[in-house]
Amino acid sequence: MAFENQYVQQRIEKAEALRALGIDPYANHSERNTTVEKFHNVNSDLFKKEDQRDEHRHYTVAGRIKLYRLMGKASFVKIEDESGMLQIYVARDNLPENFYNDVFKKLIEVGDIIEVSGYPFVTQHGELSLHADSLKILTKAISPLPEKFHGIQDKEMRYRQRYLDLIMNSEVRKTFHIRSKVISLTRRFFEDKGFLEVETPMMHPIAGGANAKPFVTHHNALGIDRFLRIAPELYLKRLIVGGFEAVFEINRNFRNEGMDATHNPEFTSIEFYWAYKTYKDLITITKEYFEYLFDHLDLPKRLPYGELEVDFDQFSEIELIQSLSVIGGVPESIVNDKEAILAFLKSNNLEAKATMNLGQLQGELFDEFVEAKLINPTFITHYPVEISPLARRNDERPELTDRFELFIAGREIANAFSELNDPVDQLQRFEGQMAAKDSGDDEAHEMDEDFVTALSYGMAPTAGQGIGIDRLVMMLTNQHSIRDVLLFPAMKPTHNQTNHGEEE
RNA sequence: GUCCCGUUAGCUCAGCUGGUAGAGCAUUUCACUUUUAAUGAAGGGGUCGAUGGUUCGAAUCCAUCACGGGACACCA
Repeated sequence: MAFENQYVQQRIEKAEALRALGIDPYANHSERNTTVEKFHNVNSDLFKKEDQRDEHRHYTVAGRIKLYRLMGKASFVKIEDESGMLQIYVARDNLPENFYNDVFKKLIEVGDIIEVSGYPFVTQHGELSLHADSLKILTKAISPLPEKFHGIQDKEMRYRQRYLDLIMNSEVRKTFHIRSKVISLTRRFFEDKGFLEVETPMMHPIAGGANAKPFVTHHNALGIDRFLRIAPELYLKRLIVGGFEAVFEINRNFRNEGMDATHNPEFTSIEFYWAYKTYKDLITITKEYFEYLFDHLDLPKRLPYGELEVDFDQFSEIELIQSLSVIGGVPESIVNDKEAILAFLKSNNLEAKATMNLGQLQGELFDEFVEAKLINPTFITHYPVEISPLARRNDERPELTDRFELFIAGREIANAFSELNDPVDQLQRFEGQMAAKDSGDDEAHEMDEDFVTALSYGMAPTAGQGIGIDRLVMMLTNQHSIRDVLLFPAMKPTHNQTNHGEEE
């Protein structure tokens, strides 16, 4: 790290000049007594008064200088704090002797964080502003901000230096406020329903609960490898065995796979498990959850998503097999006929392996012909058992499972089902996965004998659900890349960053 | 993984079929006491992502690499 850039050098010299004048360019406290938002709210009455100023009111605000307009013996600057932007009028004759010429004009600039005291007034152009009678630098910024009008356009810089993105782009701040609220509301919703928030291990001896490649780390004291968790599912079910009847966990999962607009190596989900309930109860609570989010987020029920509009008042529900013909336009006569589906896929120039079973082929039809058409929130229910290894079979139709996925704007948002709690069946399914692993499927589920042992003591009939928080926030904020809802998305190291990983 | 696009001043971007670097903002100096991306004048600032190659000459053409973006395939 070096500060050899000419602009940085100039600013360092200004910080030194401030010190030479007895001014600390990095003050250790502030006298701020109001925020910009409160200032605007409290003083909005001035617009209605004849004399649009009140010298008897006095406020101290603080923030970063975003704009700076100097006009001889007076200036306008705009400062911004987290709550908003405020214009400050700074006139030479209202400040201490020489301060305006020697300090304000020469040593304070855009990017610096300042504190200003004064009274409120409305300018000739009708902008409520602060008339400064004292001004103090709180923090000298030695790197210049990006260009004031276009801001920061370079996505790479926005992600690598998110703080600059946040400084320059209030829409980005808004997105992350919504994300924070979503997580907070999610927690409160489930707590209010009587769920217990729990924390289960992030470092697993066996990476289970999903089919995905894990990150591996090493525990020196024990001399063993540990896996960053790919899902909390198996631990949360152990807690149901233990007698907790409603648990949830909001936390990160880690998957050692590709990165793109909808995948980050670490992502946030909520998983919740509810004893003595079925997937039908989960559909009900999911609808309530969305109602709750929209009520508390102050968002309209009809939200744009790119070219689309999603109506969160229009939840619907349809069985997967039915959706193939009703929504996907696949001939109803073929949806339960393996050979006919194969022929249909081929006639649509889609790849289909003859080794695929009926359930997999139905899943293929769904992915190709239905998924993208599910714009308003849609529960797709009764997935074939072949593509639902952890879900309970339907009592009447054992080829199907008591499962649903929720789709919004053509994307999967949640996956839920009545849980498999037959320990013998679970053991057999794990053994099936081991066979798949032996024949080359490196994402097949690991055997977890301890989990089977847990089930053997009896897990009450339970329904469980996972919701991808990142994707949910994408929907709610009309963002189309997961990087835009993650404060610090995963990025490759740049050349000048030392990578302590193993050499290729 | 594959394909396409991008990388030029602190930032946002021009730079044509190769002739040796441009603008706006920012910065420096000057003027200006109600501006709204303030305005007017003058100046400084660049290993043109990296490394090779072609050429008398490369920001420009070619190759390789790095990083980023987008699309496709798999996973949430």
